[in-house]
Amino acid sequence: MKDTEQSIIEAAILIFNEDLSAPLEKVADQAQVTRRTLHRYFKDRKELMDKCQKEIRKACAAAMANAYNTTQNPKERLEAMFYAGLDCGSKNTFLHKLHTLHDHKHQAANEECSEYDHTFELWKGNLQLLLTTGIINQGMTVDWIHNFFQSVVVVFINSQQKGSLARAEARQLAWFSFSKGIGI
Amino acid sequence: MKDTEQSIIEAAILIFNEDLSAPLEKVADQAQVTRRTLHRYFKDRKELMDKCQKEIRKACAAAMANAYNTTQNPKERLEAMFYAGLDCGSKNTFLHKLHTLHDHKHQAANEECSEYDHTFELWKGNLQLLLTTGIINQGMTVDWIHNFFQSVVVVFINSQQKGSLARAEARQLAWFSFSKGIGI
DNA sequence: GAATAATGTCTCAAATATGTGACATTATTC
DNA sequence: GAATAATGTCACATATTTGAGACATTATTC
Repeated sequence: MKDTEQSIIEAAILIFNEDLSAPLEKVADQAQVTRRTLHRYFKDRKELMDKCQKEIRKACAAAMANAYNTTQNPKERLEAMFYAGLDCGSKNTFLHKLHTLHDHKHQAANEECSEYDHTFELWKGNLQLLLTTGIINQGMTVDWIHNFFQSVVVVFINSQQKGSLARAEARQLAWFSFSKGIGI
Repeated sequence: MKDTEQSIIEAAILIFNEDLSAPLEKVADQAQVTRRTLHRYFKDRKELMDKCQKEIRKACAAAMANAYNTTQNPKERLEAMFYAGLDCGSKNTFLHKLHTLHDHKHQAANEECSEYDHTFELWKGNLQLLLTTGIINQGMTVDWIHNFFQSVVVVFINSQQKGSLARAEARQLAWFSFSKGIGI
């Protein structure tokens, strides 16, 4: 039995990632349910949005933690976590987008923001380690690398949507562009 | 005397780039005019959107052509055009976004699409040359590089919006990430 | 297969977004 | 500073989006 609530959330992440103010009907269509059903699961737009964020954090944090634990070596960790991030796809990029919006003021005080920071804590921590030990090019900053990472995920997603590149090939290309792009 | 029409277009590009279905009031606010004034210049949402696309094509195509003509050397051209693209900022990324939307079917027959292709004709042509002569890593494709380019522009824009990185520094970082990322 | 749960259909009221007319106010030009 | 152009304010009609009730239809469970 498929979980309707979950499939609506997945649909919403996909739609909102492209069009933040998209009408809920688009989300319902994407999830192949009626708008009425959507409203049975989510009181209103805000609640749906919140659930999306929670889902993303859960999925990304779990994938990252899992990748983190596959090895002790910081360089290998980087690669494992990179691929984990790729596999999270638009789940990954959506939250990031919300937190880089023009009018968004990022502040650790805000609970949303601190949870966002926490989601990528392990990832950023490992980056910091690679930076201070000089394995990653010195001119880089953690912020730049993190944004760059998110961008490469977008490139990957686009290539998959267009279907012009096989998944495995695209993953390799993505890792190449990312790792070389940060000076490894 | 400032050109109201132009400043509304600039505002719209900024807003729509972040939120495609944003209410026109947001655009008006960003342009520091009332919604009423916006409607005096643009019949409706569609007309505004069309003008945005026209403006982008004009600006990007001009910047690209200009950079193209600074040198004959393909590698130097790549760098010049890259920086030109950076300087076009969100003008650059907005059109690209429209043409990579989930439901967008890209087709040369469509006038919009062919004009889009044309905007980056010189850029893509030069890329192709670098690929066939083996200067750029063989595994790459023109599409991947173009998407990657657009992504790096986004990273650059984000860094500038946050103000955490000086413009000149960010430009250097961007070129490093891009050039290394495509295997130069 | 009866009972229960989930979803769809149709309807409607409220909220929000859109586009325009009428006129006041402010800039600009000569 | 009078004439003109541009913009703002307010009001309004229309269109779209949103959220929920009532009930029919379809799945699921026991």
